[in-house]
Amino acid sequence: MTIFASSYNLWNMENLDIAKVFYEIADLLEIKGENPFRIRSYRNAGLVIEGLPVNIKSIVERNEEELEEIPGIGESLHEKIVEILKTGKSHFHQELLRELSPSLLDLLKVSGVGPKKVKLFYDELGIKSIEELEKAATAGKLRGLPGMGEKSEEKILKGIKSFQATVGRFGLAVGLSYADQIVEYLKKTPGVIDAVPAGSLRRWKETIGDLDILVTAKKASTVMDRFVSFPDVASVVAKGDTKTTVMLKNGMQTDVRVLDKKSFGAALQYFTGSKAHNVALRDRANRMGLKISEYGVFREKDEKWIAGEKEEDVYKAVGLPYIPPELRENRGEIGAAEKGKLPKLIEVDDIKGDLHIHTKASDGGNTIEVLAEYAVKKGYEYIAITDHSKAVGIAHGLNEERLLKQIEEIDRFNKRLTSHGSPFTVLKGTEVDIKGDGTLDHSEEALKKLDVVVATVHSKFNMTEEDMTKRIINAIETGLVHVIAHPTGRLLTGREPYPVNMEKLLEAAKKHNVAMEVNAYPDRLDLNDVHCKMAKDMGVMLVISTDTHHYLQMDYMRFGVNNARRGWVEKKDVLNTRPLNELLKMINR
DNA sequence: GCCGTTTTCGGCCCGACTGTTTTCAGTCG
Repeated sequence: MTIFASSYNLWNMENLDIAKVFYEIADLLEIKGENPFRIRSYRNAGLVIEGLPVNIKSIVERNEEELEEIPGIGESLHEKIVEILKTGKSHFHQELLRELSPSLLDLLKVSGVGPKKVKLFYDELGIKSIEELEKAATAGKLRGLPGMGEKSEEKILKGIKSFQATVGRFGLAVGLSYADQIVEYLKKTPGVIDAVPAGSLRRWKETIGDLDILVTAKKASTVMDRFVSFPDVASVVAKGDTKTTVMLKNGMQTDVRVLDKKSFGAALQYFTGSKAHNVALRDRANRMGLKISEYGVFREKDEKWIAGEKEEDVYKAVGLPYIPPELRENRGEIGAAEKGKLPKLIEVDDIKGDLHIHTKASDGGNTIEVLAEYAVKKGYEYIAITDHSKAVGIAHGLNEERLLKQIEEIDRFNKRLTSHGSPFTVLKGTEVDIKGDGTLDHSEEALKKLDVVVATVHSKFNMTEEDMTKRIINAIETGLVHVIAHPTGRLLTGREPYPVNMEKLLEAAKKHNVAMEVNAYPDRLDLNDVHCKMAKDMGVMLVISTDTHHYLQMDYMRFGVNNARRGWVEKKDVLNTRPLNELLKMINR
């Protein structure tokens, strides 16, 4: 899970730091084979603290006894929280790390490797790191161990490969969090005129490699001096007056560049990228007798500076309208701009409601009332309650009896809203599980009582592409489904998407008037940008939903919207930009 | 380690899948 600051400030660093320590304690205890319930307590406390809508530090400052009013926090965790806030670390955590090894925690990130295997490999072969594990697996040394065979070895090697593919890049939400904090921090430096993040972050790419922050200021050295003393800086890689590079404590490289006001737009354009987009743009400039650099647009024959103060000016100089950062991937945006055919991209404010929300009834954290209240505050007209169905046991999915009860509860709630003169509506829905054969986990009778049926795959991820495609199309063809949620099942921090033929899926969706979800959860962003464009081009309607499990996660909407923007999506392509009446008309075929 | 009482200990959501076994342990949601 993830983070950010200022306007995206759902979490705050103290809560996250503490949650991380508790998660690591849980992992380490698990490797040691401790009492599973004790382990669960730590993990649960981590989740609770991470999702806490208030800064835990402010609770402690007010009255630390209040900590034990938080569900899942008792005497022992109370003390550990206070200790971490006071000293920055937990003694118990440090002890465990000394006893085992911090790098053992990395091993758990390899898919197919859990605490028992970590312990086995450590005890039997002394394996402490992913590199050592890879070596041993390649050399065939794992297969002799109890419970391990050739296939397990292959699986682990595959897991290592996919782990390595994600290493070195960070989730967008983590990047945003740091970027926002650093920007706020730099803006407080005397003489700073402006500070903005550029790079893949500004393009809302789903993962980012490093942070680029551009600053205009009266005096560069003051900015750089302050930057290197940012609390999260681990080491300074290079420090000069125009560019300074540091490594943050979490391993994220961050560059700050100080620029003249005159070239700020050109620099912003240059450092926002993508590289492919910039190459195409400069090529175009060349053909017009111009040259674009981070310092501006110049006439080739006499090197005369003609533009660069604003980003718009750079595009204008090469005869183009402004191209939004999300489109700058050289996927046809320059051609479209030239023809005046750039899409009018969807905005966060276009969203009228959220169609994928969990309550306490399954694995969410809040009641319908709390969720509705927050949705009203966000200016929404409606939300759909979509708890899991019974097949998803771990999430305490609803059987039909409980679903019918929830339907009644929502009816009563809506009546109350109406009697208070509220125009807001809670829609009755479900996130019904698509079983292995493509049948749905609720009966037709029950599903027909609902306003919105969202259907999802949660199990058997390793089917062949053909079977998985057929499975989901079967669900679509029931005629009972309105939305397919997170259609590829990927998790950006670790799970590959399951194989599915997206084109066939979209064809079926189009044929049966089923919408595809753009899941806004920063770890999912599923459909991804390319699939969004595919859906749009094929005339398949989209829904942008947050998959909220805690009411504040409704603010994830901006991640979903920006991800869709990367797929050229416009307001008209998205169902939940419609007012309620229109929405219901469109899905009740 | 937390929680809730039927107050100070016993219970704490579990089912599917995989690869290894030959009846099950480990992993994953």
